[in-house]
Formats: sequence, C-alpha cells, structure tokens
Amino acid sequence: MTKILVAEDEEAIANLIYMNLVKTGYKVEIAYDGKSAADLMSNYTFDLCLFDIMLPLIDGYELLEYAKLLDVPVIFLTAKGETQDKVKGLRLGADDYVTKPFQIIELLARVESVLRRYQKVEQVIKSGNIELDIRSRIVKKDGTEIDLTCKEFDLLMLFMQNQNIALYRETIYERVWGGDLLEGCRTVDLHVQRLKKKLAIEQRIETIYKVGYRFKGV
Amino acid sequence: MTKILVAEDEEAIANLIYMNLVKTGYKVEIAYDGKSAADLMSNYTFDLCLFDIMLPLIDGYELLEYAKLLDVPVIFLTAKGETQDKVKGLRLGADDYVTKPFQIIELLARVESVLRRYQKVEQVIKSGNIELDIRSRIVKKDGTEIDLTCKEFDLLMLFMQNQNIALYRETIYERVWGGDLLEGCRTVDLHVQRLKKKLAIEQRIETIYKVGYRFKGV
DNA sequence: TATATTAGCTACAATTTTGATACAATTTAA
DNA sequence: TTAAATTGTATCAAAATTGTAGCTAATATA
Repeated sequence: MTKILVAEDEEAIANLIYMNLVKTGYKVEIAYDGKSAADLMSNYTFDLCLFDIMLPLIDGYELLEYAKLLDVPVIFLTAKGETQDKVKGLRLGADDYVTKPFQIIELLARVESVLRRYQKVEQVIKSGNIELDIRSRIVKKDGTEIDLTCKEFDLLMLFMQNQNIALYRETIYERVWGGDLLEGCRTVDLHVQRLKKKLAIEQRIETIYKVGYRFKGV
Repeated sequence: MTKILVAEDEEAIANLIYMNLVKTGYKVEIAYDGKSAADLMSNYTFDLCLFDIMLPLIDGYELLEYAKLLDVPVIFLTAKGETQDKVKGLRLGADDYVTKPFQIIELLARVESVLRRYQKVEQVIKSGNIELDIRSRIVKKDGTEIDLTCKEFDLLMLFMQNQNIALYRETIYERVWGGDLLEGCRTVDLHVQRLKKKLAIEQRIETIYKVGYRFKGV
C-alpha cells in the first residue's frame, strides 16, 4: 500500500487532505510540525511527502533536503502564491508544488502524477509464503513461481487483498468476472478449487457454508 | 546543448520565452502553430517542449501525445487557470504546468526542474546482453548492432522501460501506436513475434495468456 | 437419523486466444 | 519510376482457458 506523509500545521487543511487521500486508497500519516515529520520519516518508509513550507520547529525546505536524502518525492503545499517560493522549492528539488487554496482534485492528480513518475505505487502483496505481484502478474510460493491463469490470478488477488474477510460468492463473481452470478452457477467454486490445488493451499482458503470463501491471513 | 521547442501562437509571449531561454543558454525553436511544432519534432530531437494548449491546427494535447511517444518531457503553458485543464494535462502525462501570466523566473525554474528530473533517466537501457540507446535509437545484442524497424524499436523500448511488468495489449498499443486497440487486431502480437525473432529472445518475452506480454529483466 | 441442500471432484467439450505464414498495402529509398 | 522495406490483415493450425455436466461427499436442519 502506498504511504504518504503529510506535514501541515493547519488542522483543517491536514484533515481535508487526510480524508481525501485515505478515501483514494492511500495510507496516510499526519505531522503537525516539522520535527514530527522528520521523526516519522526516520522511522517509516514513505512513498511520497506533502510538505507545507511554513511549519513549526523545522520548515519545509529542511524537510525537503531530508526527503531527497531518502529519495522520497516531495510535493510542496503553501499558502503563498509568491513566485519566489515556488522557484526556491523547485530549485531545491521538489517534484511539484500546489498553492493553497487548492482544489482537492488537483492535489490528487498531482499526487498520482508524481507517484506514477516515481513508480512508487506499491504492487506486491505478501501473505505467509505466498507473494503476489500485481504489476508483473507473477505469483510465488516459497520463492518459486507458480503459473496461474488470468482468472486464477485475479481471484487470488481478490483473496489476498481481503485476507480474513468472508467473501460472498456473489461478491467474488462480481469482482473477478463482472456482472451477476447466476443461480446454480458453479464457476466460482471450480476456480477456487483449481487455485487451492495449484498453490496447494487447501487449508488457507476456508469454505463458509452457504456463504462463500475466506482466505486466511498469517 | 539542450534544445527546447516552444509552441505558442501569441507572438509576444513566444518572444519573451525565446529571449529568456536563449539568454539562459538553451537552444530554442519556436512554432506558432501545432502543425509546425509537430514537423519540428519529427525532424529534430528536443530535450524539452513547452506547449500552449490552445494552438492553431493541432492543439497542445495532441502534441503532448506525440512528445510522449518520442519520450520528450512537456511543460504546458496556458492562459486558463482552470483546474480541469491542469488535471487533464497532468493525467495525460505532462511533466509540469505553468499558468499565464507567469513570471519568467518561475518558468525558468520549472524548465530547469524538469530537465534535471529527466537527465536522471538513463538514455541507455541495459538488460542482460541487450542494450538500447534511446537517443541514437540503436540496439545492440552482445555488443553487435541489431537493425530494428521503427515500431520494433519503440516496442522494445517500452518493454525495456517496463521490465518484469505485465503489459496489456491495450497498453502496448496505446503507448507504441497511439489510440485504441481495436477488437480482434493482431498487430501487437505480430510485432512482438518479429521482435522476438530478430533479437532471438524468445525466452525473454513471455506471453501472458489473455493479458499481453512481459519482458523478463535480469 | 433422514433428507435436502450445498460443495468437491473429474472429465470433457466449446470457446477463446495465440503462433505462424503468406500476402497486400503503404511508405521509403534508390 | 522502380525496387526495397515496413507494416498490417487474413487465414489456418495449435494451444490454453474456461465453464458445464454429472457424480460423490459433506453439511445443516427437522
């Protein structure tokens, strides 16, 4: 999951950003001052940072230097539309710049753009000895590649994205095949079966009688 | 010397940009409409493009697509401060965006920033015994040059820029040919086949049934 | 325990997808 | 202009995936 660090001292703006990023599917940490942001950076790995320039304790420019050191892309947020700041930010190596007040959709677009550029979008899901890479569509068990068909891969991806969650047959069908599951259709069962067999993970995919299946996480 | 293409129909702005870029030490070509810009792009290699969005004959968005095909970074210039345009531009893959009226120093900073960002991107991609130089469009295998056609080169470049990533036929078509892949069109398959044969790398381009192809990195 | 429903299993056939080759259309070069 | 190269379409064969059918085993409930 893609992790984003937001350093912003105005709580209202921080919350607005937080909610929208989370809703979009990112994992987000908030720091209300520069010191906390730096601490978070040294303890966790982030895929992207959003920094206000004017921050208590440590300002955005200093944070930027630190982020560059760690090779994490940075987008600056600032109330000042002043050109001088923009120039300084970009010269120092910020990846982008958004001026407050900004439309949230613009921020999201820039976030996406920078992430795409950096290819930091996380795409590998691990669970026990199973590893699924969404980008390459390669599945490994104990490090050795397992050859899955298209549907099998999609099914496993759904399971691994929803570990320890009961998935109704209807839900599975809808998410993997699209459309509605017809009465008496055994397609889902059959594919679950094939997946179990290929990966030899009979015990990790539990059948929930009259409901569907559940992939046990570790 | 770094070469920049400016496509801008307002002469006053074009001149302002031209003078400042030249003064900073860049080599600059000006096009007053989209068609001339496209012609220049096909005849010369640029390191960066500055495109106005609203242009006679061919608009900035179309030029962007062409530039992306040639792997040239693009900064959009536009009079419209509208968020929608910004979003559209960034989504389509523009590297940055400057709204008119802009301070020339801000434009210069963004130019510098994008160039710096791109110069980090290697112009020669190596993978095993295969070596692809984007600028000279030369491909070598075990040090000896392999003669590829235009499409074959673009295809290989896409593969080498996306090693170990499952590329959907739709994506491949969009990125190499542009536009949408029509139902039942076998063009991608055929070119992959030809590429495999010419380079004798059958084992390095894997077919992903019902999805597309994957170039195995080393 | 009996019964009805639900899920597991196997085989097979239909469909879809891909590989290979030939050939025509178009563009580029001589 | 002619020749050569590139590019895409058509066709056929081969391969893989996918879902149905039919049977058996398991489960829940009365």
